[in-house]
Amino acid sequence: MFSKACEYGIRAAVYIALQSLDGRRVSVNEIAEEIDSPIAFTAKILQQLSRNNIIHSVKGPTGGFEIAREDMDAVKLNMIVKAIDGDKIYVGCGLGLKECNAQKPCPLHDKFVDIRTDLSKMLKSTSLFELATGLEVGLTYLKR
Amino acid sequence: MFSKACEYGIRAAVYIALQSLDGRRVSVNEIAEEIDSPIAFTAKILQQLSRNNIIHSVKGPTGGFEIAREDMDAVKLNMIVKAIDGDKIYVGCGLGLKECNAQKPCPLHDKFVDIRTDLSKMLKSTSLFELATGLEVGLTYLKR
DNA sequence: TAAATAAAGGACATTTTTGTCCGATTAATG
DNA sequence: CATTAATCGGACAAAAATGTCCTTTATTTA
Ligand code: FES
Ligand code: FES
Repeated sequence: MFSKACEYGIRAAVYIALQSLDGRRVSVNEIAEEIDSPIAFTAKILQQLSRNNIIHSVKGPTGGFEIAREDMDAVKLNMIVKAIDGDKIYVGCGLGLKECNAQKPCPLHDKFVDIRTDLSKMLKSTSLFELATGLEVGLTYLKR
Repeated sequence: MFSKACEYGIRAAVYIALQSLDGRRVSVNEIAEEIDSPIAFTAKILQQLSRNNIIHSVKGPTGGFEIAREDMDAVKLNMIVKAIDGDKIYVGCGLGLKECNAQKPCPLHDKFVDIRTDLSKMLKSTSLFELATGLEVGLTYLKR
């Protein structure tokens, strides 16, 4: 569904949001540890998110990553997915034709579009804050 | 969503079904031409489908691939997807945890499972025959 | 101002996916 | 029985995704 990079990106963003709720800035090392991801690869992904203004980074001692409280509401999953995986899951054809096109649809088009629309709506309506709170209460997990 | 191999596999299977409705057996070369896919790679995928009894192959002159009329109804997309991509789309966690587990769910679990269930239902209920008929009538396309 | 800390970024390495090539096998036909 | 047409199967090649390492840059603090 999502690339590994995107999965790490979402997990990382949720963890940063959770810690930012406590006013804590976190380092790549801590993030990678807490979401069980490869450190250097995770660093690359965080750079992408930072460049896309999804998370905020601070260099130097006491630096790290954080997300402002308002941004946790404003940042929806679709923004993270788009920043990392691009829009292929939104415009791609389920059977691999150049692009999805209702004028010349593939045999699976109608059924595929239904699913994709649901997915898209879900991603557009799910905020980082929402995901972080489940974690905070101990209902959900970022690693096992 | 699906791998390239799986996309080619579905397109190929639908094309074979369409031609089998006319009693025509088709070669790898014809299939690759008609679905716009790499020939040798497509051959590999057809072997997989053949080994999984999803399509039938005949060697030698006048040979090729075909699907019996009854099988077009019996073969659902989920069988093709499972034969090529395995069951990762059915049991995988949306955020990349080892496996999806409602006991220790990731933050996206509930919402992800909804989508995945819809996708799974759709694949389980869509037959090759159904997809081939849309093509036959000229409503849908396997290449552009 | 020097040392230490943390992200940024580029080059490189590994693994997986996608794709190619070619000889072996099977079967139809003259 | 020889030829030919087709899939089968293994080895290989290329490309993309994933992952690592190391140097540079910015910033804090002693
Ligand atoms: S054309 Fe294939 S999904 Fe729309
Ligand atoms: S645990 Fe992540 S989707 Fe179920």
